[in-house]
Amino acid sequence: MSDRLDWNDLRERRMAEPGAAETYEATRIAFELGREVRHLREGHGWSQSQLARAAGMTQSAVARFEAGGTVPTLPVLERLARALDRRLDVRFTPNADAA
Amino acid sequence: MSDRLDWNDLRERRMAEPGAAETYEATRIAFELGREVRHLREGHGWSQSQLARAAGMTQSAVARFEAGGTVPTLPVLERLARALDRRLDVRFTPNADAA
DNA sequence: CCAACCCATAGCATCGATGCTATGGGCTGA
DNA sequence: TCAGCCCATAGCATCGATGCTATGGGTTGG
Repeated sequence: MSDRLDWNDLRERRMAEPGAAETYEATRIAFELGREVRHLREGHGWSQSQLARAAGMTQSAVARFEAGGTVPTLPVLERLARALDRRLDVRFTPNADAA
Repeated sequence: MSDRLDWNDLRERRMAEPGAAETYEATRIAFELGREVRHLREGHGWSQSQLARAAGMTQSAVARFEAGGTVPTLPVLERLARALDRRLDVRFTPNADAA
């Protein structure tokens, strides 16, 4: 697996920035969402292009998102969810204080 | 309650745009998140200014968000969650097809 | 070998969210 | 009445996500 994506660098750098605890979290969430979408997409047996079309975006956008290249916005997540026949769920859950 | 906020117009207009089914959803989510934050904030007995400080933003940003004036980004949601001692939870849930 | 598909990236334009400052109106208590 | 707090909004600068097009390398099947 190519570990040499620029976005990996970008992400790591972003997560290492001082006082970026929250951005860190958001970046991590983005990363995991990307993985999940990729998983779902492959589950559907779709290519990035196909998902892109279904979600009203381009293949490059899908690739960027799956790679965790950017922190996605809610509208984009919503469109992806629809395309993948899911429901986007965003909520504030009680903090289990799992420190 | 003042029903005459500009953002209410904005939001309604946004939700009425053609082919904006997804944006509609995102806008709705934003609206509900805003309400929830307001609820949580009041639960803490905080003013918008106090929450703003705790979340590293300004009172105007909090007001805008609570009013559903914009669709928030994940980093912002993350910061608010932290300030309110919650965990931000974003996921793709199976579609119950609750149509 | 070549065509055809896959995915990863780059570069750039644009749109929209956020940060900021500044008001303004409402309410309350001195 | 006025100071002091609340919240709602406006206006503007900036940053970052998205949309788009174009490659480029990898793989596979003809």
